[in-house]
Amino acid sequence: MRTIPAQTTTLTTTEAVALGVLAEGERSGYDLLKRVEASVGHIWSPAKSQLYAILPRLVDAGLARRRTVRQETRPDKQLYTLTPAGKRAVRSWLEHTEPRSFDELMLKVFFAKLVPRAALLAQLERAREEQLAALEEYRAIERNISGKPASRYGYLTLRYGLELMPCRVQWIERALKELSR
Amino acid sequence: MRTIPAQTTTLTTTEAVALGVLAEGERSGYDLLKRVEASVGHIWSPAKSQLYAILPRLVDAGLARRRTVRQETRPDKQLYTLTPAGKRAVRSWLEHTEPRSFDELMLKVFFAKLVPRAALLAQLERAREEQLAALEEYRAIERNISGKPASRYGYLTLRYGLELMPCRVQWIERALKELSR
DNA sequence: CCTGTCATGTAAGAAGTTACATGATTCA
DNA sequence: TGAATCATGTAACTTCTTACATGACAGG
Repeated sequence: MRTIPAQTTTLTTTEAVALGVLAEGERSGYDLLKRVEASVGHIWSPAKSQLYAILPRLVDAGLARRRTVRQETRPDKQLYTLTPAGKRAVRSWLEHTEPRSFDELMLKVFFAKLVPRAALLAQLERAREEQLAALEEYRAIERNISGKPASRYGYLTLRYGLELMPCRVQWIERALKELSR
Repeated sequence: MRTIPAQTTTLTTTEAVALGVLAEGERSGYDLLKRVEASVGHIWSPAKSQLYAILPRLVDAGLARRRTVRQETRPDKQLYTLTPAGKRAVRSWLEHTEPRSFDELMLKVFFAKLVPRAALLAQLERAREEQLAALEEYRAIERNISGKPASRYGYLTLRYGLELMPCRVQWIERALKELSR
């Protein structure tokens, strides 16, 4: 069983998302999941059982507080709120960990109102560089195989990369422009 | 420890990729990993330890055969080849399991030479429908929030979806056209 | 009457990551 | 002298998925 370190605050993506949603206000595990599915669900959606496993852990780590609401016809509700330490932890995740995928960057954008705008801009700029670097890499591969009787299917997947990277860069640049205003 | 069922053949993505690469010819775990990283590495790359864990499992399931090559200055080489059952297993994965993400679809494209072209076309067409459905969903969300003082950052992530889906659809349609010729 | 919503979780196991361990050879 | 390549793996741990378990109430 994982114990979240109190000071070091290395959050997993799922923990960060849970805290990010809790930053909006008090929620039960049930509501939290609904909310996640309706917002960042296409990017990140943990299994129900995992959310229920994570929430008590957040409490143990001092990142969230729990309050029980008695109910008669249903199981008691466990309502969770963010503590100041919890807020610091999400912020630190948003600002200081580099996203491991583009989807994770999207999560950071989604929860960006929790951090100074400059922090988001920095994340976006770094991501932009990464996409451009990948594009360069793909172009180098393309140059390498052009002429040779390369695999047709391999080329198709490569082409997706060659189209996806500019699409991402464009999106990032527009976001940067709008956010800088 | 997982045991791969012999007949049911439910492969994980990592197993499928390993078998897909082995279909190109005999390889050691070491070479396999290099090959994966140099080809589908941006889409899928298992940890070294995981590959080494999977390979004996494939042998146990009768999907691969192992041959040991003695070496003096280095650890002995374990060379793996695909068995007919292994080939059937990858094919079945390519044809009959629905991809859980777009990246997984890309893997199926990459290894598509192992199956009849019609199988790939079917996968691509299904994926096209899915991207269009997601696009419709995103547009509905957009209509819903337009006018309202929605979250700025939420809108940014939504917009990425609104741009990504057409990019994917375009790629799919071009691939379909080229492969139908 | 049956499906869906509300509301919580447990149990079992698979899948995956990170770090550790070894050790010769080659090339800059 | 130090890093990279070749070549295998184990150990410890975390994460995640799937299935199970319960049970009232509302709406078509």
